[in-house]
Amino acid sequence: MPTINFEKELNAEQLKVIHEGDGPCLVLAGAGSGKTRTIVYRMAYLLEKGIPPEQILLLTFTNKAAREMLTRVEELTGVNPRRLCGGTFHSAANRFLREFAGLLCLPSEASGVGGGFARGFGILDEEDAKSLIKLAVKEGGFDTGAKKFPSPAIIKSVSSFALNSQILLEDALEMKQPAFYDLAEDIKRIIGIYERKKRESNMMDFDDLLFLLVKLLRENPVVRASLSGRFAYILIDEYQDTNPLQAEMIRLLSPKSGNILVVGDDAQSIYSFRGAAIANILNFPKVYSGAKVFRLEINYRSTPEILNLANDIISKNTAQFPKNLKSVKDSFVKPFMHQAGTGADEARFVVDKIAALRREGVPAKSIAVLFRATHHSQPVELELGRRGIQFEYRGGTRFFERSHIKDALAYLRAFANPSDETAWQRILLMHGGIGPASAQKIFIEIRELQSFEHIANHNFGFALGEKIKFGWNKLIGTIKNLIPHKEKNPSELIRALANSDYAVYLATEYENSKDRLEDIGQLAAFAANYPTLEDFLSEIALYDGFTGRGQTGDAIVLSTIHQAKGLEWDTVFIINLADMAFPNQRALFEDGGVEEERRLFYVAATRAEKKLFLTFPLIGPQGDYVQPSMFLSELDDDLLESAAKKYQENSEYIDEDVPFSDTPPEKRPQEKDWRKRSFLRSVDEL
DNA sequence: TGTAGAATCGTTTTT
DNA sequence: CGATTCTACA
Repeated sequence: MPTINFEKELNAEQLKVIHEGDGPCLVLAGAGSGKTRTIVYRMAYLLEKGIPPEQILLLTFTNKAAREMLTRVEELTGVNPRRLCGGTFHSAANRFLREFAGLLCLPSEASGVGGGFARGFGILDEEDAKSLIKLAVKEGGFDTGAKKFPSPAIIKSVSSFALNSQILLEDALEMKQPAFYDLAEDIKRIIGIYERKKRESNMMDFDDLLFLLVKLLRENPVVRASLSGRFAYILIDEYQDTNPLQAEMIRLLSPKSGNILVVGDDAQSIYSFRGAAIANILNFPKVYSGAKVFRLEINYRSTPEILNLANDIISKNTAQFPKNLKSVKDSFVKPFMHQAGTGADEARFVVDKIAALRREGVPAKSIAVLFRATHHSQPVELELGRRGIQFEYRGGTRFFERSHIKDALAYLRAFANPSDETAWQRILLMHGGIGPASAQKIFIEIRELQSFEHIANHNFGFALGEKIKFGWNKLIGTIKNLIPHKEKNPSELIRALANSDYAVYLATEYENSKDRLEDIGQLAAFAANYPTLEDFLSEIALYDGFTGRGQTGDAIVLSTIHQAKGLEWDTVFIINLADMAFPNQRALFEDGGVEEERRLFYVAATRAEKKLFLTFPLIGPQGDYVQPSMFLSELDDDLLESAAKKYQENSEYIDEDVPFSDTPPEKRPQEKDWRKRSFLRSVDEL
């Protein structure tokens, strides 16, 4: 094992955490203060001291972050990262439940399905969960048409919020959806049906992973002793974004030794919509008595100019730990603010600057464009595409959530578990002639059969109409093609599907079917790493790192601010800093909403190392005039540079950018036009 | 009654 | 684009 020179690699603040990090510890780490580095070196330190890797648990916000950290630990110590336990709360819970889910004691209901979950349970993603709730609403026979009735999406998000925040559904409704407060009883009944359906299908959703583990830890002392005895040290990253349910999970898992070290920055808490509670980090010293508090306040990332602006942004918030971030970098330039005409003008400014930076030799991958909501990137995407500049988009539909990938996975899921209702629903509906009503009838019969050979030869207890029969026979044809491959590697099953009627279906359904088929090829290649269907399916439900095509490694990054958390770039553009867009209009109605939006702005600004651009349009997408973001007007003007200021200071200065478009707002191309253009562009690309 | 196809709508952030 | 709603047809 190589010896590490901790004194040389770390500063005094960080070193203190490394040496004194036993027992409960709270590390308040400002943006860019080497938080990841500290965790990595702390783990290396523990391993050097002789702690077996199996006894260290690392919990992070994304699986990608965990992998990166474990890789760095490996580079430092030579310890195989597979021996360390690391991942998100959800993936850790998943791992533990694979061992113990059978011991759950769940109430047995009318259906007679009681007890626990079988070990090979599947995982529903958000969309699956919503469609299952949709079926539950139907089954419950609610009067959804007469008056306003909550959509499956609303039912899911409210109940999820209640569970993650550990509050009553009624309270969650009052906070999030007061219009449906009166329907609390109906919603509870729907959730009840949904719970039953999940158990009948042996499926868990994301929330179940956390909640059922917590339930098991609370109720079963043997399981709790086994799991909490397993780890001598627990380290948690991004603690400011944990929610009460996760906090409870940690409390129940925490080892007797009390060695639990959490790292976070209350100024970067941006997930309250998911139940994240700053109270977790604020109350840590109370929950874990004798907790030591450390502070990391030296910022290694940004220039003083950027940091001054960031500090000014966050100083407008009241609910926070006082902090004093110091920059150690040399002075450079002030952040630049740019006012544009339309979104297209704004995009042109951004792309002009990007092109100039590229000419100066700045690598593409050290430039990022950040925005509040996914669709805000449209104009910049268009402009980059027009100029032939490569970019990598973060935050669109995830690979595993693309509809054709989900189609393929539905077949795999049905093979892995013939009573998987959402999977069958999906498979049945993509066959012409079969609609929601017949799909349900068919599913009720075939769910009992449990074997694909039986399903393929099944005679229905009711008459199939001509059209339905046609669709069903097609489906049977596909399944028969797949049966010979089902015992093999999941990759083969996917390839077989790509060579079946499904390819014909894709071709008739989508213009870009070739590309979608290629995606399925990618999926097959990816699946080759997994020996069994079950391994493969459970892993990908929680996997976040795989985006399929378009990973060039050297491209401009377009990303939502949420997805940019923890990352850094030489140059950062924060676009669309306009009223109603950022801060997001809807966030303003929530308690503490403005402060959370401001933290989001803070996170965005602190991603930049050397150059930071803040841009906004004056003309909205409908051709209406929009105000700049309140976050811009509240800033100390001295901290910013702008074209207008440069002009004032130096009359020689010529602004090469056109701040206003010369087309009057009324004559602007209508929204529909640019939608079409964006569609054409994406077809061109393929 | 159930389905297909057309028209219309909208979009915060995510494990 | 995707999700949802409306409309015409079997």
